Amino acid sequence: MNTEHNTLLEIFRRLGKAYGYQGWWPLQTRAGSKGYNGEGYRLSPEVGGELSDEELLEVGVGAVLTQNTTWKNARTALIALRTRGLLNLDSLLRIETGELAEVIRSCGYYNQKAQKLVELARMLGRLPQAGDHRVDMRAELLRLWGIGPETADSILLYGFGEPHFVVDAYGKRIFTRAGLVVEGASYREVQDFCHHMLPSDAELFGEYHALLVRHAQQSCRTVPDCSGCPLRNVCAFGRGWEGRPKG
DNA sequence: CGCCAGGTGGGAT
DNA sequence: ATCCCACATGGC
Repeated sequence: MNTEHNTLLEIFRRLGKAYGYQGWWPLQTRAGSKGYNGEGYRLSPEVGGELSDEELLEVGVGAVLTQNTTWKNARTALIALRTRGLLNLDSLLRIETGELAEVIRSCGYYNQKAQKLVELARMLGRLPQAGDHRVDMRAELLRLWGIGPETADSILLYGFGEPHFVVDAYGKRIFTRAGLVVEGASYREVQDFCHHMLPSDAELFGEYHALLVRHAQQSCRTVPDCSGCPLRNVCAFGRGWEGRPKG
């Protein structure tokens, strides 16, 4: 990593100061959790080591359900699955895909996502142990139909606790406006940049991604509201969009 | 009515 | 490689 004072760390500090601890990934099952998006949850090792197989599955299912959808809609579908006792490998592998689709209807793309959940469940079921690190888990995830780089990295980061920076539309938008990343940069380009500029720390990456989402929803929206933006002094957009660097 | 939301795969260029 | 599109509900 670049140990010099860097803007990426400065952005993390400012977002953290402005919004506070976000506490992803929210797990309904975690003791002390107030539920999805509650304040009580923290990733390991704070709350006790690796996630259980059940928790890992829940992270994976959540990551799929929230694809290009609000967490609110994904959460409704996740709760519907839990209520019906479907948040386990056996159930996901037994249920008819069409029936599964109906259960997760609220998160959109339900036909595709039902198939994606089955694919994920099959893969997890094939593993000797969920947390087996002998295999290249990222490659295994990317091999599945319906799991792309962001979903794979979300599962690796929030499920397995591995330091993979999760890049999404929000992160791209914020970093592009800040002038750190060129317009139209690929997933890999943005991720490589983050991996080079930040210490490789799963806790940091997890909280950073959550803060980016929060900031993008609150201030750095499609049409940005820069009033009171905590990044004003480090953002090219905030200093005047015309002055931003270009690729 | 329109646009957006914590993407991805498939097909065409 | 890169662009374009379908996939779909819920909120504003």
